Amino acid sequence: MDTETLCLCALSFEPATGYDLKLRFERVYAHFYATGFGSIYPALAKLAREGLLEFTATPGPGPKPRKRYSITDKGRHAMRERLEAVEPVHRVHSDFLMLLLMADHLAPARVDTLIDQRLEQIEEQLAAIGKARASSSDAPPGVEFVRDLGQTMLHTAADFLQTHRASLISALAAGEGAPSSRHESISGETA
Amino acid sequence: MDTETLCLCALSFEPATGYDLKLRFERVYAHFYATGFGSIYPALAKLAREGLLEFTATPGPGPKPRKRYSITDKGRHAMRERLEAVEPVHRVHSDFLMLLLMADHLAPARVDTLIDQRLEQIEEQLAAIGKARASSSDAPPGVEFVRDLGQTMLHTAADFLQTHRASLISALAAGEGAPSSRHESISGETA
DNA sequence: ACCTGCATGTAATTAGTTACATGATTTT
DNA sequence: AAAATCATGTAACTAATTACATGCAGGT
Repeated sequence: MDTETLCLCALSFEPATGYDLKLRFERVYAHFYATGFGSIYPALAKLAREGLLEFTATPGPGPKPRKRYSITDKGRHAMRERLEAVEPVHRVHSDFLMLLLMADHLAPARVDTLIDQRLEQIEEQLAAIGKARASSSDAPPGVEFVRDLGQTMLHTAADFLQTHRASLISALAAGEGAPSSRHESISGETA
Repeated sequence: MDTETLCLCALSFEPATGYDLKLRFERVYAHFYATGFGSIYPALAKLAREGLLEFTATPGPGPKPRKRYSITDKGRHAMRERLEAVEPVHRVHSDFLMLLLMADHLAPARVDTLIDQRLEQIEEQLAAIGKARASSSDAPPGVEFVRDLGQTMLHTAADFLQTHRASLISALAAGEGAPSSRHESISGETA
């Protein structure tokens, strides 16, 4: 799904500035989508040019005016048309898991840190979902469904990591310097 | 993580052709990574030029020779160096979940199909993990960890979808034509 | 005084995806 | 006889990421 359609979707809930949208993406939708300023601003400008969005400009901080975008009827229609054509791809792109897959080649201490960091991210995303639920208690069924699914998935991941991390680390320690190509630090303290 | 590092990682397990690698990516690693021919072939060629990979060419089908790549010692070293610098980003990029989020604006029948399709994909990925486990029963701890985590996550997702799909569909049906901007087909049979 | 949050946008870089071109062997 | 699998590679296109440029208000 391109950033344009994403912006239409996000704005179909309520009006927002480009900045707001980015926060929403990284806070509320973070567990299944990510997008940055560099994609959002051009998308909003183009959608406004085409009449799918309208905005009210107020003097903002900095030299450029602050623009609050809202979706138009034309925009809502276009959004539905676009959504009809979207294929439901779902892909996970995880350097975290790739690193764990290669855990043999990493220092066990790093593996430990990696898991800690991931657990922190999961906690943040769970907190964001909790906050979102609290602030809009009667959300549309789709939104509630995705929130609940996200919460379940994040919980499961955290559980798994906490339950199995110890056995991973000890298996790694047991295998040190053993068969095939186990981890040997680049600075070579294996001797 | 760029395609080059990814190829080094995959080849650290066993030698393969570019074609093999693509299959491995879309079958074994599909639940957390994806990559196509257009990225793999140039990456392999560059890595071979730099001496991180070596290959044996045999006459293959088609005009170009078949090349079986294996990682060199230099390549293993480079891989570890690169892995040390990799940040453990983990992001889900899901048009599927975005579509469910917007379920209000979709025909309930489509939502149903969407869930069916996703369940099928999950089954395929679970089957791939099962197969991979069967073929290499004594895999390194990292590989087993990631396989188990993947299996757990996929199972949880499938469970959730099966358990909650009915209530989503009925909530959607109940809301038809009701408050705010619920789904109205583009061809407008709402009248 | 300095840092964080709010707020917008452009330009350059980087990387991924898709389409194209070729063709033998095996399965349906 | 057609389709799928095996197998490699290039070129064009599309899109995301990152860096840059600007600057006020409020908190520490």
